Amino acid sequence: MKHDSRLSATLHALLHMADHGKPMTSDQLAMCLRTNPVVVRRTMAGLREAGLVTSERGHGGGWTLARDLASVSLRDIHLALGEPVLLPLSPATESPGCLVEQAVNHALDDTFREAQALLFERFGQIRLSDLAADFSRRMADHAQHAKGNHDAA
Amino acid sequence: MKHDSRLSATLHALLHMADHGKPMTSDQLAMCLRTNPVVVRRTMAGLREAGLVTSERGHGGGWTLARDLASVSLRDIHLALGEPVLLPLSPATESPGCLVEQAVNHALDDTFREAQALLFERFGQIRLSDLAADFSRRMADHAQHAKGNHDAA
DNA sequence: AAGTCTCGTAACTACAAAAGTTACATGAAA
DNA sequence: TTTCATGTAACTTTTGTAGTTACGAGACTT
Repeated sequence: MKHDSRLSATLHALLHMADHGKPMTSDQLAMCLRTNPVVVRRTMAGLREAGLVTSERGHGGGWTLARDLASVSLRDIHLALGEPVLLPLSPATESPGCLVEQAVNHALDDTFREAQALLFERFGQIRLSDLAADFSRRMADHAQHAKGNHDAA
Repeated sequence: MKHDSRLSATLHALLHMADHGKPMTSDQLAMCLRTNPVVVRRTMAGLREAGLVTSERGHGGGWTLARDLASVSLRDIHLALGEPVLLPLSPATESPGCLVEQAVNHALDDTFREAQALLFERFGQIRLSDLAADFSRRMADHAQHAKGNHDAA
């Protein structure tokens, strides 16, 4: 199956928005994400409906984060995106009459339910503020290394 | 396509083969799986290369399970199928320069690695013999209920 | 009021992967 | 030699993400 980068792209966009201070236009976000402004609007539409961001038209308009970074988990975003398929390996028949197939489905369903529960739990634990903090650490490291290199040279 | 039912279909096919005693043709398997014989051959090709099944042409030919049910795990089959994508949610960029994107990728990579490890572990634990045993239980239950209904009527 | 900016959306294309289908070659058994 | 069954190539169908073009609808600026 082809890959789905909407969750990753959305997180990327939201963190940039949080850092920006004022509304970011779809064009600006599209530059950050190396994609198309229409794709940004399309993806953000779900987040707006979920109340995670607001959008304003006209001069000075764009996208603004509507909630505190600490109050939004990856689970919230996954939901707002319409719960894209996490596990594409699904049974051929949902409710088969064949007892062999029932046994197969039962084993796979159990496993996938467990994996999905794990993913949901992790998504629920990770908040945007965690990602922002990790970003800040990376920034500090980056600055440190740049300084070190500069001193050495 | 949204779903990938190859693992489920293959398990279904292998269990029928185990029960059948003699080689099963692609047509017979296609009937069981409600699909096309060419799809069966295509899917089984990987299992043959992995040594899990053998195929014979001509009269009395077909597909035969090459190994003991207890010696084959779902992990073996998943591998033989060419390791289809388990988790389609992937980062937009593999090795991004943007530190925000790095932080995002790090969080998601960790989570998906964990989920994938869980799936691999479960797949490794489940053997064809387990599914066959579950099938037998279902058969017994089924016969019991049929008998009960018959007695009641 | 005119002009410009920006979102909102429809419609279309591009691309990828699974699955279905047709056609035919290859080899084995009756 | 006929029939059966796999092996495979080639094409179509289906479904979903993503990219693109085009244009309408507000909102701010001058």
